[in-house]
Amino acid sequence: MTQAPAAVMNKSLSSLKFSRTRTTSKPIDKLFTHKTFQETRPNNNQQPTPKNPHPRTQQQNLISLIKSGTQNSLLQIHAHLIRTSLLQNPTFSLRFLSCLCFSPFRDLRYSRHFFSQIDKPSASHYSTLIRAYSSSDSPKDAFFLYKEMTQKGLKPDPVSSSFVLKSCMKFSSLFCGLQIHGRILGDGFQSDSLLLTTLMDFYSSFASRDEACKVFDEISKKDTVAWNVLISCYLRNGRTRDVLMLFDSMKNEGACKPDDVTCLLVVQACANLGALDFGEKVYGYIEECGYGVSLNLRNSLIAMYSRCGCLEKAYGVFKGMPEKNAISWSAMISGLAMNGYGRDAILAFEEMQRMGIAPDEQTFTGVLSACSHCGLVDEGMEFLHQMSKEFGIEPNIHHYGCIVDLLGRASLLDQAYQVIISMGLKPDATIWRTLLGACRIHGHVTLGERVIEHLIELKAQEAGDYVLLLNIYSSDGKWEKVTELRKFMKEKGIQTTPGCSTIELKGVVHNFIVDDISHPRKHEIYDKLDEINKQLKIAGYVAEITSELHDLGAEEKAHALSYHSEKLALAFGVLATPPGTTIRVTKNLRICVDCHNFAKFLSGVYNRKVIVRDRMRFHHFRDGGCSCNDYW
DNA sequence: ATAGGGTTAG
Repeated sequence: MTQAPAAVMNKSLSSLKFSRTRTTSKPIDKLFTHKTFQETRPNNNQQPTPKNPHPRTQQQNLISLIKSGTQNSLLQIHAHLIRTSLLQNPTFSLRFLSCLCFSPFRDLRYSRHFFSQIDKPSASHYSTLIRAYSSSDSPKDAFFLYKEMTQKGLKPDPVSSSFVLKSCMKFSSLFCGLQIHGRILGDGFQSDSLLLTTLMDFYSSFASRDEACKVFDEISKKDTVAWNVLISCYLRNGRTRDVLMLFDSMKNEGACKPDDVTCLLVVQACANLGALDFGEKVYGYIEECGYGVSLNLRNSLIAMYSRCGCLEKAYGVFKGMPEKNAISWSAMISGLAMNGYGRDAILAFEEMQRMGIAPDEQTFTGVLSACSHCGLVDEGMEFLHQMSKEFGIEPNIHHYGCIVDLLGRASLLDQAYQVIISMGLKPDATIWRTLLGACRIHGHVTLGERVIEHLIELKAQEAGDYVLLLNIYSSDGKWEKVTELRKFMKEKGIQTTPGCSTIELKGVVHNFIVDDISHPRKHEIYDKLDEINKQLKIAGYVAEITSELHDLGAEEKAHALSYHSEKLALAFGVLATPPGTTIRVTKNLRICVDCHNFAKFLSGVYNRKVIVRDRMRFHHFRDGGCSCNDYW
């Protein structure tokens, strides 16, 4: 937007003279007869002027003038409308209003000012202004206008209702949206499928999945977009598995053919689940339908493969793209980072710059996480400075989170604490938790306790945080503290999440918890695990007993560790898959050091690629080694 | 007399 007309309008409107316009001094009434009028025309004497334009022609000319209106000519027209009382003509005022609201130089304050001069604004006037406000930075005003018009007894059209709903999502007021839902029913729009689709999206953005589903059921003609909104609702609200089911039912029941957006959502669901097989199936469908040209879709495929630990395939998609944007590069960089290829991630970042693609916030999140996963402290700090100095991107909480992780892993705990204190942003629970994780790694009791205090202050302490503190105490041998904390947790009823490992075989997901005896092949699995343990010990594996949180003797500790869910899943993998195939295990929490070592030895002794995806990232094991700096 | 609507990537 250039010069805001509002600035002009703040002066008394009546003081506005046509002569204010620099470029023309012709009387406005004459100018209106020129269809091709442009205020910048230096001299329009050559233009033939009709002698006595018919009033009707004059009005038509005025309309086309408004249509092609520029900032200055609109000011003139406004003054003209006031003088001739045309402003109270519903047609003209509406034309003029929508021109003010949607022209490239729109100014909402000016529009509002103009609106206030209309004696009896119609529903259309309101709709126009509502629409303008809904995409502005004061969406709340859209809602107020909506209320105002309904109070005046004007009936909003379905389109404005839909815009107001969007506004409510913007300023996140469930309450306001509910009122609109009521109005929609009262206005008899309950069968407008586009409006209902917006309503679904509204409920979905407030995590009201049930309500969204109810609205979906009420849509008589459900088209693909309605399905997509439903799927996006399930995805947003964490019902990821159901997304896959919905995709299948769309495809099989044939009611609605999944389009590129559907595929995009489902690919994201697969990425969240780590459901590689399903993801590949969707990829096949994408190719079959020719959606593969979509940039969005390919970008999400890169992320999906990365998050399933298939870096080669992620790279394959990336390489095959004729056009790559910042998102493609960021996805690839993050993919490399989360799979332990930090150096390559940085190389990719450099290559991206050579290609002239400007990095953005999320690119730097990927780059910094690459540094933290590979322990590149100096590089990471350098990138942090570079991003604001050279790229003008101010670090956000995620960037600082990576830095805290980076310093914390490198045992620079006090420095990490200082970063949080002095970063100039309000620390969130996640960043404290990151530091707590670092305290756990380095057994830093006093700082760990301080961090818990911060979390409690934020009222954000979770069971996992206390478990980390338990870890910190036990690794330091502070058993009386461990007992005390356990008692405290019991009193407060703090439930810890049980560790769970899953392995997917032929599309079936097998779950394991510690000491699990629920699997139908439990005997074979335990036998196999004992055999593996023997073999690994020969190769030099020693149980890392600091991973055990109970005050036990060394031998008992080793025993307590030996049936962790990861190990059961790995043993089942060795048992149930042909030699040489890759074993993929997903763990809901962080893998412990001992299981990490176990997987590493297993990859060498049994000649298997092992990929463990835990809450933090991927651990790739191969030939008795790990692609990343070992545990961290 | 008249503009105008819903889903989507790192």
